[in-house]
Amino acid sequence: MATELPLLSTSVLAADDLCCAPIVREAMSAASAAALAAKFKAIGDPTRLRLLSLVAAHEGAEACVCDLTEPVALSQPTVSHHLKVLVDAGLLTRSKRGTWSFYALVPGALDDLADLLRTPTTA
Amino acid sequence: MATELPLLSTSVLAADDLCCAPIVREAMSAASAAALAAKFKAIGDPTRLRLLSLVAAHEGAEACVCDLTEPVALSQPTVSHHLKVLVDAGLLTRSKRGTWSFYALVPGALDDLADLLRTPTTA
DNA sequence: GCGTTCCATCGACGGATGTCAATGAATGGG
DNA sequence: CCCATTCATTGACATCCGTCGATGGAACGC
Repeated sequence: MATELPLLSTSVLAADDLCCAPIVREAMSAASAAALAAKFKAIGDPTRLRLLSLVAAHEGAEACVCDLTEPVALSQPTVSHHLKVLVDAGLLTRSKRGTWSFYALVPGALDDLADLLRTPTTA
Repeated sequence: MATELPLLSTSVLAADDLCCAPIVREAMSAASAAALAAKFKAIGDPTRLRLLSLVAAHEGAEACVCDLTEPVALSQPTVSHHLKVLVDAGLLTRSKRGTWSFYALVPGALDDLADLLRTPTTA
């Protein structure tokens, strides 16, 4: 066990380990826990949570690095780093257009996470 | 700004900062981002995610430390440490009965987090 | 071509974090 | 009264992580 998972690939959520295993239903396997925790860890940082929010709330539901640096009051390399983490976690997409890199939410990614958090039999 | 928040109190979710601010709706404030990120960071660890799941799936929806040490294959102090993190994050409750400490899910805590993750206008 | 803007990567540094062994407090049984 | 069980806390250690400055590449305008 403890097999290597494609933690950072976007196909993780499509894998059977994560698609249908609400946390509260039954004990998670170590593998699925690692995959899920990687995503929660990505949004477990104030800056990244804010970046996610800024991107989503931005006009056109996308934003470039230069739009985000000033709101979070951090250096450009730091913002780029956080955005990369979010992309690697499968929560953001990056598309280069000209000199700019535009980041946008991966449709459904956050909703998938939300579904896993929800308790089935609303206690 | 950067005012001190009661990050670890259970009343955080009842505060106006967190009760009605889906991440994707508008840009989060630094304060609410910090409060929310603290909770996600708590479940951003494979072991803690697993503990959460084990507690929830356990009979009676509660479990003591001795029930959890063996499944996660970690030392008792480490398990106690992780459980404390989850309690401090407002996700678990601890109730001592005799020699044992029983941990249980805080009702609605995970659902509240799920609601904040969900995108309002399901893109 | 040249300078400018935008951005990713690198290297480094300090602080946070996960883990353990050891210790001690509290409870309950013999 | 003493011992076993359960658990939290402490101290220590290695590693991870967030942040920055510096660097370099890529695209655009003049």
